[in-house]
Amino acid sequence: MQKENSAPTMKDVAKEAGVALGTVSKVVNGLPVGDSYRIRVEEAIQKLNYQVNSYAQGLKANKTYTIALLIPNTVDPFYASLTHHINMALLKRKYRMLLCATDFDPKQEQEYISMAQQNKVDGIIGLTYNPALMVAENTPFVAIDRSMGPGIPCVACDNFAGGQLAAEKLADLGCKNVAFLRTGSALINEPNKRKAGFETGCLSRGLSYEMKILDDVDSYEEFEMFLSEHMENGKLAFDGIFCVTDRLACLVLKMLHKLGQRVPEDVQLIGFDGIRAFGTLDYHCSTIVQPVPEIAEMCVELLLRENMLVKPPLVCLPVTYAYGGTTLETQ
Amino acid sequence: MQKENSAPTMKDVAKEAGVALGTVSKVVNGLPVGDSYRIRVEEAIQKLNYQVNSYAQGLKANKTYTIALLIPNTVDPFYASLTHHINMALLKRKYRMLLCATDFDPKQEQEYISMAQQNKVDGIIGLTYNPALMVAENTPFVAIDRSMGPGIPCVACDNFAGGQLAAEKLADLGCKNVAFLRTGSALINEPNKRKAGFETGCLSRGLSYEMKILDDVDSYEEFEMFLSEHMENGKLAFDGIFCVTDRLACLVLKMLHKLGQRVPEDVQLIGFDGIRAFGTLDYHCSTIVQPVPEIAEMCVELLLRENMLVKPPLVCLPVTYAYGGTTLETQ
DNA sequence: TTGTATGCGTTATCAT
DNA sequence: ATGATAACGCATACAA
Repeated sequence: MQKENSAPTMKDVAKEAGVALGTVSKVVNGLPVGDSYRIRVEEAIQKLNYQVNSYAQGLKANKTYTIALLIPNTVDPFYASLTHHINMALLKRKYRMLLCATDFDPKQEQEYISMAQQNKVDGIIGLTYNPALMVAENTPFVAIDRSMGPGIPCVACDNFAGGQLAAEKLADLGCKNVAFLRTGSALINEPNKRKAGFETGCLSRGLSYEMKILDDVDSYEEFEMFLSEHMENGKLAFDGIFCVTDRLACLVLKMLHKLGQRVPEDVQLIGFDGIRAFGTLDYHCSTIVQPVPEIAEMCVELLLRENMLVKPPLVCLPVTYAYGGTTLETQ
Repeated sequence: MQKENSAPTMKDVAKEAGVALGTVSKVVNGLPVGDSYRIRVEEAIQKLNYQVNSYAQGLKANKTYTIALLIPNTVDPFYASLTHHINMALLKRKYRMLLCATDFDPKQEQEYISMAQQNKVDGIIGLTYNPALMVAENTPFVAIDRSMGPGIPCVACDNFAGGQLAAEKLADLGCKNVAFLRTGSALINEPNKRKAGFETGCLSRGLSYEMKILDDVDSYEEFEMFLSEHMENGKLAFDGIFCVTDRLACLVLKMLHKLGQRVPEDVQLIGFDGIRAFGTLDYHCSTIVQPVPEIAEMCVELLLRENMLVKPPLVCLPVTYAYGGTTLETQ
C-alpha cells in the first residue's frame, strides 16, 4: 500500500509483487533472479511506475554519478560550448551534471564548491578565476585554463602554439608590422600564453610588433586610443592585428571601421577561440579555433579515470586556424 | 575516528566534540543548543571540515533543492541565455540545477526525465520538442514555449504580440510589401504564433504580405529560391522581411547581399529573439527581443510556488523591439 | 535461488 | 537542554 502523494519504493514493489525486498533490488540491478519472480517484479514496477531513488543509492554506494561544472556563465559562447560538450561527454558515460554558474564571483565560486561537496558529487570540473579557491583534497577536480595546484590536472588548448600560429598566419598573409591586443584576467593562466606564443612567432618570422595589454578592465576605449595614436595620414601603422579573443576582435573590427580602415585589405585581424554566430553559423572573424569537444572529453576522461597512475598536471590540445573574413583568403 | 578516504559524518563530529549525534544535527540546522555545546560542535566541524550530506538530507526530507532543466543544448544563444538566467533564478532561492541537454532527441528527452525523477528532483523545467513526452503526475513541471497538457503551466514570450509588433514596425518604417520567413518545428507551439501575429499586424496596417514556411528542414536553399523568384530587374519585390528567428535573419541577410540588395536601404529585416553577439555585444539584426530573465524568473516561480491555488496554463511575457542595423533608424 | 537483517548519514521523536 | 533511537530507500552480506 503505497503512501499517498509519494513515489513508490522498493518496498511497495515487493509487496505488490509478493516477493521480498532483496529480490526487487536484484531485479532492478540486473542480478540473477528466478524467471517467474523477475516477471512478477517487472510487472509490479510497470504498474506502480517505480523509479529507483538515486539519493538512497548514492547514500549506500557513496557514489552519485553526478559531477559539478563550475563556470562563470553559459552566455559567453565559449563557456556555452564548453558546457554543452562537457554535458554530452558526461551523458555518454551515464553521468549527470550539476551546473554551477559563478558569474565570476569568487565568493559564489567558493559557495558552489561547498554546495557541490555537500551534494556529494563524484568530482568537479572548474573554470574559475578565484586564485584562493579552496577545494577539499578528497574531491576529484579538473581545472580548465588555469593550474590550480599539485594534484589538480589542468586542461587547455595549446595557447602558446595558438599565439604562434596567429603570428605565422599574419606573416604568411603578407603582414610586416603587427599588434597584439589583450584584455582579461591578470591571473596567471593558460590563455596568457597567447602573448608569449605570438611574440615568439613574430620574432621567428621577423615581424615587428607592438603590444597593448589591459588587465581586467571593462573599458575598451584605451584600445581605441591606442589605434588612433598609430594612425598617420589616414593610415594605420599596423597591417595585422591579433586579438586575444574573438570577442575583442569584433570590437576592434568596429573601431577599425570607425577609423576608416578596410578589413582585411588595409589591416588583417585574427581572433582567438573560434566562436561561430549562433553556435553553428559563420565565424565572426578569422580565428584560432579551440578544440572544445576535445577539451570537454579530456576533462571528463581525466576526472573519471580513477586508476590513472599519475594525473598529468597540464594537458594542451591542438588549435587550428580558421578563415573568417577578416584576413586575406589563402588558396 | 573518521574512516580513511571518506568524508566525515555527523557521527565523526559528535565523537570529536564529545556530544551526541542529535546535538550536532541541531547545531547544523540552527536549532537552539547550549552555547558551550555549540562552540564545541562548531570547532569540531571546522577541524574535520565537515559538510552535511545533502543526499542523506534529501532521503529524509524527500526534498532535494534540485531541479532539472531539459533543454536541447546550451550552444544556441537563446537556450544558453535561458539556461543562465534559470540557473541564476534558482541560485537565488538556494536551489541547484541539473542540466539535461537533449540535443533535440526525443528518446534522450524521455531518458532524461526518468533520470531526473530517479534523482528525485523537486521539479523539472523543460523546453522540449517531444510531443509524446511522458512526465509522472507527481513531478512538478513547467514547460517553456509549448503547452504540454493540463496541469502543466507553459511560459513563453508573447509571440503573437511580437509578430504583430514586427509588422507594425515595418509599416512605421515605410514598408509596403513584406514577407514572413519561417522554419522550425512543425509542432504546435507558442513560437508558431509569430506568424498569426504578423498577419494580424499586416492586415491592420494594410501591408501586403507573403509567407514562406518550411517545416523542420535544415536546408535554407528554398528561402534563397523564394527570394530569387521575387526579384525583377535586380530589385526585390519586398521592402521588408520578418524572419522567425534572428538566426534565420542572419542567413537571409547574407542571401540578400548575394542578390545585390542593400539592407536596410532596399529591404528592411527584422528577426526574433534578441540575440546579441557574444551574449552581450550588439544585436545581430533588428529584432523582437524576448524577455529571457523574466521568462526564467517566471518558470522558477511557477515551479517552486507550491501553494498556488491554480497554476496558470499559459503565461505570456511582453516583448520589445530593438534596433540592430537592419532597419532604418527611428528618431 | 530467495528472504532477512543491517547500515549508509540525516532528522525527528522521544525519554532523560 | 541533551542524548538515545527509529526511520527515510536502498544494497548487500548472510541465513534459510
